[in-house]
Amino acid sequence: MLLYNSLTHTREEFVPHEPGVVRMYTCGPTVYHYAHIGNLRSYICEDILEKYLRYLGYDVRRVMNITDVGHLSSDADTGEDKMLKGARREHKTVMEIAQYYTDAFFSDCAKLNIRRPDIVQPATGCIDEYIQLVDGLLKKGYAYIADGNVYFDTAKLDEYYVFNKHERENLLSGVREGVEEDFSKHNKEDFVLWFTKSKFDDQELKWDSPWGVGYPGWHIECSGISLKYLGEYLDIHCGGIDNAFPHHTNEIAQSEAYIGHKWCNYWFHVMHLLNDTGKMSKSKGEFLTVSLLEQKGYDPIAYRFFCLQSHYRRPLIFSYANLDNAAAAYNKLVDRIAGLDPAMASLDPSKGALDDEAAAPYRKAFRDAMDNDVNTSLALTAVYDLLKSDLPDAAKLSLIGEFDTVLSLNLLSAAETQRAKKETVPAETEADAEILALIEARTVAKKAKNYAEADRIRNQLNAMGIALTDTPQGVQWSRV
RNA sequence: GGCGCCAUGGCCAAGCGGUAAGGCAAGGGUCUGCAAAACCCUUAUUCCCCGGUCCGAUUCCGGGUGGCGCCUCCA
Repeated sequence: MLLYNSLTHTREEFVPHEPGVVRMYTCGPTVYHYAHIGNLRSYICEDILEKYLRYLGYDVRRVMNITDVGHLSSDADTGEDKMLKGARREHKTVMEIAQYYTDAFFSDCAKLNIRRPDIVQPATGCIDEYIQLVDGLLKKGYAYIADGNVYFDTAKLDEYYVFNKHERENLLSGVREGVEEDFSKHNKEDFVLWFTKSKFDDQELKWDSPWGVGYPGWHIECSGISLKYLGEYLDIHCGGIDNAFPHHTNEIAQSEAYIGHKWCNYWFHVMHLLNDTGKMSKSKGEFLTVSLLEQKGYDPIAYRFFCLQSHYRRPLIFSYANLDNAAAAYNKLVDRIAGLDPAMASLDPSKGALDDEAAAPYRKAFRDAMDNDVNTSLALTAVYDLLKSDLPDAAKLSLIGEFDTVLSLNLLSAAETQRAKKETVPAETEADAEILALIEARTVAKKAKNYAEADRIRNQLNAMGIALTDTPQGVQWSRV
């Protein structure tokens, strides 16, 4: 398959280091608050990539870190630790906050059908690994100690700016508010590997190290965790595009300096979700969470569908109008699937329901779309084309089920629910007897062309939570 | 200031040199007392602008314009 690689700025044929195995690393969340749906867009796109690789038969080993320490809101010994800030806000300990928001994160992921990575590692669990890394970098001459902190020496690298062609003199310090320059650094682009000196005396989490009591810099955790679980050869590293610089750039610098060779071949960066203020963030505009969408009556999967309609390398503009559009499209799609012959729905696809030869063109369309740099928009079109085809319903259902192992839109189960809703004949109860009597009364009124009365009864039933549908076979009713 | 990404109908969006997919919405129709649902039909001579290459460019090149991102919190 072709994958766009941020390192080369081109689409390349994906070839893992070890045939049949994909080692994949994802920068996980900083668990100081809820994730917003922009954060989750990245994880949805990465989830699709992972599942498609599995669909192709790869043994995917995916690792994600959980940042529960040392993520300062700015560099250079200024700013605050986000975790500590969150803890103070909620009068809890840092570890309580971390646990709470880690759980919340995976709960949101579950609602969006994002598979939990094989290994999820909180950053605080690998301090020894970071120390070993920093120690190795010092011994190899890639790091230095200044004013109590250990820094990575970017001047030792042949190439530091691997993603973009930055020139040192053109980079501005302190572009962002609240960021002050750290004059202990030898070079402007050097970064901290280990802190022992911090302006915050109330730093809660500290560990002993050869350089004094302190805590790790914010880039070292991803290198440490990735190297620990996935070894020296990584195939795909994922993350939001904003992480390319400096986070991923620094990861590459420290990892490759430490292991002494090329580390990761493919860098998969997801573009941002935008709203009317630009990039979605926790501090600007409405703080959109999965729970908020649910409160507003949206199925989280409709949001997943919304993301899949677009391409991961395109900025996506969020608005409620656009989400409504996606939700309507998703519901219509599910209804169409629910309309397929229900007698065939229960057929086991493995028992000859699928004619492989007839299915081949549709399967090819789906794969071609996904092979083309994970073009989910086209993959969705492949589903629509399949639905329009003259394949037997059983084959359609079987293929949709197959595609949905990647798309994860609950296509089959949601359709089944829809179908069940329409077909369930409620058991007779006293309440039902009353309803049936009203329906009968309306039918009588209709026959007498007394439409005012018929509509009055329909409204009455609506108020009771009963929806009526006139069909050529008679009146159907269901609970709303 | 530097670097990078992007620009297609009302909205989302495909398109990777051969003459504009698909979805949503909208309009019309069939059906219906009216609804709802379903089905059928319609909706970009044109792809931000200006040059260039080519028999031919939405697709390649150059230059603009606009949007977004990064330049030590961010997915």
